[in-house]
Amino acid sequence: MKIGELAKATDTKVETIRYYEAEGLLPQPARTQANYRDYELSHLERLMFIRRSRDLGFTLKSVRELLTLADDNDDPCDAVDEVASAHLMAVEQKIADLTALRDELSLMLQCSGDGTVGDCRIISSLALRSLPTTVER
Amino acid sequence: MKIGELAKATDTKVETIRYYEAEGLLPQPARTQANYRDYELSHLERLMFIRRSRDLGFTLKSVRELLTLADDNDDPCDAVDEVASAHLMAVEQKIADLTALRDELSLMLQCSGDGTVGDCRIISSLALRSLPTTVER
DNA sequence: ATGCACCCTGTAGTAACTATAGGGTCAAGC
DNA sequence: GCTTGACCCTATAGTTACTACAGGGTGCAT
Repeated sequence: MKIGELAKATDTKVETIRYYEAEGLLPQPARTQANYRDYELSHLERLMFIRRSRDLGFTLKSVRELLTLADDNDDPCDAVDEVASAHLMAVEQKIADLTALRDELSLMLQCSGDGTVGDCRIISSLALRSLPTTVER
Repeated sequence: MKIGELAKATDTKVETIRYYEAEGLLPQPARTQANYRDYELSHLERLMFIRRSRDLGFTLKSVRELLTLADDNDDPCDAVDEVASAHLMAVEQKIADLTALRDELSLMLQCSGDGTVGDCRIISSLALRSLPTTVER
């Protein structure tokens, strides 16, 4: 299997695959006479694992950990659980942060009038460290 | 006002301030005889604007736009509104994405048993492109 | 034999900082 | 008068996870 085919099969860019190889996430495949990379099924599986983990927002560092853990088939599952839980918690934190941010932004936008920048509420909101809590006047 | 004081006043690292200057976001201040940066109140205000915008998740590119718009006091506020609305929409999209992701992650974690990696559900979830929708067996 | 799609390596660019190296300045204390 | 420590300076490289060239080789079809 050539790199282009692998790329298509996993919805990954060719450059990204080479990047994963350089980073040691994907083992070096055999080469054809023309020095083309020649992938096996195992590469496909491993790349799918990587892509799925990335889609779920795991960092490459975490993916590396998960791959190492996955390779050691007899280890207890706890370590895997830990990586995944930590990530879940981080995602939940990010959602909370973004939600707070969204509320602030929409509050800021509510106040927006139809005047000029001179008395634009958005600009003045940004200039201050605290937002107007209500629309005055 | 020296750079360290400005940094403290705005809760910004010294290096970041120099970075903003290099990027043209913060105008070059006067220099003392010792070649130290010497800031005015206007710098403090501008930096606060930048930091607040960054805290709200605006990219530096957007901050640049907002600053340009804010400087042109007579322009209509519409352009500002547009930048802010676009950002709000992006934030909302990100929240939606992360929420979907969180659901998938917590589903994955629910299935986690107490076995070894060999039959770890998290690992197998990651290996497949689709998740088990229910805990079988 | 020529065009085109594909493959190769190596390097630089992206966003928004952060960190480090290697050096200068200033005020206080001995 | 000299040293110590906190601060300042510039310039460069590192971070994350790719992406985009540049410059060249390969394989197949017409």
